[in-house]
Amino acid sequence: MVADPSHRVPTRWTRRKEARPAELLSAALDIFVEKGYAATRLDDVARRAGVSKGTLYLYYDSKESLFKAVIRGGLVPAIERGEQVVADHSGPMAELLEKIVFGWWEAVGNSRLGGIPKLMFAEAKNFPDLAQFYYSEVIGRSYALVQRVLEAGCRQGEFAPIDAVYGTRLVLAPLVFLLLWRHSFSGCEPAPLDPHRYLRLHLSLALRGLSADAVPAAPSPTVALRVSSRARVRRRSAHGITS
Amino acid sequence: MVADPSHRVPTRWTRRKEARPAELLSAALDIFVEKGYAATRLDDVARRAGVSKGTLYLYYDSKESLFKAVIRGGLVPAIERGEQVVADHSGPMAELLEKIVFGWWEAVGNSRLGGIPKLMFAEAKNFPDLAQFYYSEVIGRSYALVQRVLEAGCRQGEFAPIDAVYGTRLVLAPLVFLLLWRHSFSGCEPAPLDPHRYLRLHLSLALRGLSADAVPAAPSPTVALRVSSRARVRRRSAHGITS
DNA sequence: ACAGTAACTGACTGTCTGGTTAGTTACCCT
DNA sequence: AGGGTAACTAACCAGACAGTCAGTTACTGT
Repeated sequence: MVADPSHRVPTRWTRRKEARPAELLSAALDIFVEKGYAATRLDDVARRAGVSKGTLYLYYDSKESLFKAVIRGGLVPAIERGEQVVADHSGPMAELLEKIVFGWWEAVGNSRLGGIPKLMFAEAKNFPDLAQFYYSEVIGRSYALVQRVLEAGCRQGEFAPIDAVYGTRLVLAPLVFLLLWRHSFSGCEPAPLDPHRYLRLHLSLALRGLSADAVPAAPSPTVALRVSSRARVRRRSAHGITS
Repeated sequence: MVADPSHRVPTRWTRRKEARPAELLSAALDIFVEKGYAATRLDDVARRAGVSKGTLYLYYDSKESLFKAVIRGGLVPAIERGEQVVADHSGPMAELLEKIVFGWWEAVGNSRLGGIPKLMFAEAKNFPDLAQFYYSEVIGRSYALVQRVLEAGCRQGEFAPIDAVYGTRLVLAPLVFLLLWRHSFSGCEPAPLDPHRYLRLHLSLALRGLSADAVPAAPSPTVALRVSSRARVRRRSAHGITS
């Protein structure tokens, strides 16, 4: 009920050697994100892709190789685009940092891929091979990317001297947290977290913390907000996902 | 081989109605933290406690009720102690914040309990009842606790005016992240993360971001470090952690 | 000393799922 | 048009695990 053999109705199934891998990856991403790695049943993945489990095994050796293919086809390219952004940038590092954060949000955080990090944190200890793979393919590269930005900022006097390794983790921790939150407890809280507001406040606090020179007292959002009401943000903002 | 029936060797087992619940909880905490909720086998919990699975069911109705008992007996009391610390405090809010962070680290982060949050993030979506329970018993109370501190700081002019709800999340995100990291990828990275160093940097950056008045340029570690090994950590005034 | 009882055991059930494979069927090629 | 083959299916293992319960055994009270 997903596959579309383009008007080839009367037959029981259709040969589609080319299209299957991508369809399987897409289905796998959905189910992995929804259920987690261990709890994902390959039967469900196959069914969502409109094939039988046997077919899945025609294209991927095992659950693990299927999962790795999902990472390679989804997160890794996103990181490569991020690396390109850093390479192409000229101007203040604070600006680059904003570009990275919001770009990440559009490409990863707010997409289906955003569920992967939670999954990895959840299962890393039970599947050390996957953890190692993910660490070298995704985490390591992401950290290196941001770390270079911080170091450049320090070097050219824009940021105060700081431990770049730990600083990188502290800059990224709230991003990771946002992802984890949205894929775990977001349904439990009465007023949903507004990601843009959260990210803006994080950037303004962090840049104030990092900056070399003293800055105006109040943490100033980078963009003018229409709402200043402090606690209990009531504004429901019925926008679900896309901004 | 764990239970110690105190010199009652010759017999196959001993009645110990009083001691069992606590022993089971302790064993359950170990296994839950090690494997996660879904992957925990009650047989393993029972074996670690030195009893059979049937005995476990004598004391706890189900896997879920066992887990809830672990939370109630471990995290909830820790939060209550935190609430006491806040109630008893007098002095600057920055100081109270430090007290909370490092106290949390000793009581939760660096103890066996530190594995629970990762587990909850991991399984929240698959076990909505547990998530709701955890949200109201643990997360909600923790947030409220820190939020009150931020609000007090703002009210008395120590902190710049800020959205306390989002600020609370941003202050706590790196703590949660630290916990998740240590229970997931910590084994993957070559140089292990030093928690104290990490927490100190977080506090100094965050307090600089929050403070009402401009502060000296470099983020200053609260305590003198013996090593500045990494990139040029600028360190100035070494004022003590607690007053 | 011994009967009553409550703590405890361990084998059993039903269900679930990763992975396998024998068999079926759509498509291609001549 | 019909044989060959590769894509696909479906039924099938084997192992695992939450929860149950009939039976066993340590302790207690008299």
